[in-house]
Amino acid sequence: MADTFQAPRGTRDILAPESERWHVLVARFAQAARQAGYRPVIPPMFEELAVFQRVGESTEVVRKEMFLLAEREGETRQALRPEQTASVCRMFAQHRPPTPWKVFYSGSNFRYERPQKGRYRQFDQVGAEVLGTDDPDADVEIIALAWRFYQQIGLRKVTLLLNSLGDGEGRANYVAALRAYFGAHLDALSAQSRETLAINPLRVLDSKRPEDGEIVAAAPRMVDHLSAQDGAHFERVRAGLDALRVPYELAPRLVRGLDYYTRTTFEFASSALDAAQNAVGGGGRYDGLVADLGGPAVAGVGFALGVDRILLACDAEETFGPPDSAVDVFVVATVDGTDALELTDELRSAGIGADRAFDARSMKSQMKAADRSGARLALIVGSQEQESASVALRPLRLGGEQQLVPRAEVVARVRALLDAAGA
RNA sequence: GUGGUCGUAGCUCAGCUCGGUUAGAGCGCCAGGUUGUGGCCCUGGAGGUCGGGGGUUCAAGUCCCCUCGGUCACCCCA
Repeated sequence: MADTFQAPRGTRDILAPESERWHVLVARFAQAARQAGYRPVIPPMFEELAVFQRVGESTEVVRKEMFLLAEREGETRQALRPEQTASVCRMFAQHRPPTPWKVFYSGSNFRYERPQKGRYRQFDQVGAEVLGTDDPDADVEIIALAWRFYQQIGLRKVTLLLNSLGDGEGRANYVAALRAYFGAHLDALSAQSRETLAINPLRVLDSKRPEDGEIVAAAPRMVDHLSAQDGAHFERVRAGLDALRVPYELAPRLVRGLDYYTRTTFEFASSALDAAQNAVGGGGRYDGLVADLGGPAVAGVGFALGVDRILLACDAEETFGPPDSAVDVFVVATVDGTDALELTDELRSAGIGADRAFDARSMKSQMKAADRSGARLALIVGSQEQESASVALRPLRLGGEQQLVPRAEVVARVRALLDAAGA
C-alpha cells in the first residue's frame, strides 16, 4: 500500500454537512455587516513579518506562534497572518481611504501552536473594524453588531465581558501600579507569572494558575486609574450598550492577548463550552496601531469572531443546524443516460435543483439514489417513456400519483408541482 | 513548549487484563430477492498489513520502546 496522507497537524477537512453550515454562517455575517454599512475587504494571507510584530512583541502569537515562510534572498521575512486586524490597519495606512472606514472580512488565520479542541493551527474568523474615529458610538456599534449576530444564529449562552484598558498616561500609571503591586508580592506569584510580569504586567491578570488566583483578584483595577477622558469614553460606551439593551458584565481583569488594545476591550464567552475554548470572539479599540504601521494617527475599533468555536457553541446549544441540502428533482434514466444528461441540464437552467445517478445503474438502484438525495420528485425515463417521448413524474416526498407527461412539458409541470408543494 | 489519555473496517465500537485457529458486530456502501420503480424486510458481497516503525517471543491487535495523529489540562487564544 502506498503511503497515506492526512490533513496536517492542527488542520482539518470540513465536509458536508459541516461545510454547509459554515458557508451559511459566513454569509449571514456578511449580510449583517453589509446591512450596517460595512464593506468587505480581502487582505492577503501573508504579510511582512514586521506587520504582525506590531501586534505586540511580548505576545505569544508573535514570539512563538508565527508561521514563517521560507526566506528568499533579497526579500524581507514573511509570515502567514495570525489575525487580520494588523492587515486591515496596514491596508488603511497604504491606501488612506476616506473615514470612517467600515470594513468586514472572513477567512483563515494561522498560528503555530499545539492543537486542541476548538484550537487549530488554521482557524477561521469573521470580523469587522471601524477606522478613523474614536467616537464611543463606534465601539457600541461594533459590539452590538457582534452581539446581534450571535443572537441571530441562535446562541443564547454568550456573555459579553467588558473592560477599558485606558490609554496614555492613565494606562502608564496603571501599569506602574500593577508592577509595584505584583513586585511587592513576588514570592506569592507563580514562576510563569513572574516571567510575564517582566514582559507585560497587564498579562499577569490573565493567569489561570490557581496559585495566582488570590493575588490577581486583589490587584489594582484599571477602571480606577482611567484618565478623566477615558473614563468618560467608557461611560459613554456603557450607556450606549444599555440603550441598546445589550447586556454585559464588567470584567476589570480582562486583558487580551494582543498588545495593541487601548480603552474599550471586550470578549464574548460561551457558557455552553469548556473554559479552554469558551472565547468565541473578542475585540476592542486599537488607537495607536495604524500609526505604528506607518499610517496617520487614526483610531480604530473592531472585533474578530472564531468560526470554529461559534459552530462548537452552536452544537452545544443545539442551534444553527446544517441547511437543507436536498435537490428538488432526481432524474432516473435507464436507457442510455443521455436523457439524464439533457433533463438535468434543462432543469438546472430553469433554476430547479436537479441531480442524477451515474454508471448506468439499475432502475432500483437509481430510485434508491433518488430517495437518498432527498429530492421531492423523481423523473423516470425508461424505454417506454422514451418511445412515447414522455417522462414519468413520480412524487417521492410529495403527495399525489405518478403521472406521465410529454417530454416537452416536463419543466413546466415540475415547476407547477414544486410550487404547489412549496406553498 | 509541559503533563495526562486514546488510536481495531467509511462511521460507532467489541476483542487487549491472563500473547495462540481464516480479527468481529451494528450502521453505511454494492448486488440480488422484485427481468421498469425508492423508503420496510430477507440474503449475499466488497471493505481492515488492528495509526506507523522497531523489539521481546516458537507465536503480537494483545507485552516493551520510539514515532505520528486525536483529545484533555496547563500555557495561550478565536
